[in-house]
Amino acid sequence: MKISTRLRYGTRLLVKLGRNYGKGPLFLKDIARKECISEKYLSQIIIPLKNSGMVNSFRGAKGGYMLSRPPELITMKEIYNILEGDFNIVKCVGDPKVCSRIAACATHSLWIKLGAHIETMLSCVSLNDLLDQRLYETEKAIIYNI
Amino acid sequence: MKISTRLRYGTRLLVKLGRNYGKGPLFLKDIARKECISEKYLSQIIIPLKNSGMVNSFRGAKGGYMLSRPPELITMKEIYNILEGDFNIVKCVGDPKVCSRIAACATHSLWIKLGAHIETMLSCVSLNDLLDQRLYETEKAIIYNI
DNA sequence: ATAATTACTAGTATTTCAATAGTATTGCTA
DNA sequence: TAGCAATACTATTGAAATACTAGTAATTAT
Repeated sequence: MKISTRLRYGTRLLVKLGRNYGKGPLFLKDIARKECISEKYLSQIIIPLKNSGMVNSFRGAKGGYMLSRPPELITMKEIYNILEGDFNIVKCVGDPKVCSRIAACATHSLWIKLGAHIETMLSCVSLNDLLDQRLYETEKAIIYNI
Repeated sequence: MKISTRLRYGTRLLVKLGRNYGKGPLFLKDIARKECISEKYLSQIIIPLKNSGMVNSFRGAKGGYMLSRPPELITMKEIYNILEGDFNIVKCVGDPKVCSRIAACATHSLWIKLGAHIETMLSCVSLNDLLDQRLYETEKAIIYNI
């Protein structure tokens, strides 16, 4: 289980926008240069972020991108949903047709639970938690039933 | 984030062995047929399980495979470690050399924590929990600090 | 001996991911 | 209004990982 560069790059991009929140839009070119990420690649990654409404864009000269709302109102779960999709870590969870053995499958519910687990964890982390880099020091407690 | 067929098939294989624990070895051929998985592919997957000591093998006619210890002493974390590797969901966690920006990276600690999270969850699930398919009904509570 | 099983090595096919390339569109500014 | 600088869109390529197949060797009960 690895997370994609798409999500990693996208998150770093949003951190940049988050740190500039309230100060106007940033050029993708500048973000790409500072983060050492291909601008072309970033320009693909930001499209779904824009389409979801999380990011506003301005075209033309003096254009750029900015968050549409404060970073404390953006969760990692949302970002994950936009860039990685749902939390079905196996295909048969989202689409029962791919497997005819689900009812008899002893492992099926485990994968459902693990996906839900990841989802819960990420929904407790906001973009703001990343900005101030105090994630290590926070003491949010989460209780799960597995 | 998806889990590999390797882990999925391997887990189903171990469930079969777990249900037969104490009753002698099973042939891979039979498991493959009942689970509708390529025997050749399964024979590759079982090698690391055997090498780790989790599974005992018997060669020749009337050979087969069996668990080396009761299924309640085998955790999903262990199985994951054998079939998927460690819980570094990004490369830079396991190998800091791949990225020179770790100190400045706002997202790095998030990925570390998410990996640790998955690890904790899976270490609370035993193979036995899968066998009796009562996973949904269990009420184990886990407390995390994120 | 023979048949049935695991053990090992190599190779291929498919899919996914990451990145590149090029063009079109938009809008500020001089 | 010309020109430049930015985003928007579409297509394609390259590389790597994953999933699977093939064939042969070694082992052991009967």
